Amino acid sequence: MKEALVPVCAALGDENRWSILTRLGEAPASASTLATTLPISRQAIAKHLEILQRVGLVEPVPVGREVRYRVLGSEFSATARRLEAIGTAWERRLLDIKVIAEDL
Amino acid sequence: MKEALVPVCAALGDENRWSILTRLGEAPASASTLATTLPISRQAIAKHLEILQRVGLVEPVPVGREVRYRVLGSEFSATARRLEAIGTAWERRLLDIKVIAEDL
DNA sequence: ATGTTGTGCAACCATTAGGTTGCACTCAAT
DNA sequence: ATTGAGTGCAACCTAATGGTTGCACAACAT
Repeated sequence: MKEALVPVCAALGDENRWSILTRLGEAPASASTLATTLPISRQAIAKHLEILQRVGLVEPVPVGREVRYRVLGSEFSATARRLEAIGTAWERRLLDIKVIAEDL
Repeated sequence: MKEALVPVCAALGDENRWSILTRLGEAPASASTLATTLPISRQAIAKHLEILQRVGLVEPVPVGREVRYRVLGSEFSATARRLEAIGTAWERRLLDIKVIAEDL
């Protein structure tokens, strides 16, 4: 949960990873399964999954000998809240500056 | 406002850009001004500003012959809301699957 | 008129990121 | 016992990214 914000954003900055996340959002799946539909290789997908896992957006769920992954929506919400907080803070600060400037 | 989500996330996936954004969140500033404090060159900063501008996170504010940039908090909020919506949607979907699985 | 400050453009360099192929290993099923 | 599916690891390639320096030009100040 104490995931650094920047790496999470970086992980979300790739189209293929969004394809993977979207698929996982429908239902948990393994790298091999994903590879049957997505236009990139199984190994490429595995790398993406590793990245997504490291930033906490995804979680491995061992099922027998295969490793499925499920998306962690909670981490999305957490990231969203942080962005929201930062955005509104800056917005407010810049408004304050405007007010001060007009007072001069 | 109709900014693509993925490029915005990609833009937010770099530490130096966050340094810039943080500085701009305190007060609008030009590339040259930023360069006096940040550890990278003016040109590097200019490139980052161009990226941030293209995804709508930042806006140029011409002041005389210099070009200051202000951060657009609203775009942060917009991005945050989108992530939130997606995250909760997936969360809910996976819960449904769990319920169905348990029913079997 | 001249120097200085802020920008913009271009070439160039090094590193990383995304992708691929190939091989080895394990576990299930026939 | 052997085949096949699912995984992991490693080497390798290419393109994009982040950074730099150098130069040219406009605008303000001296």
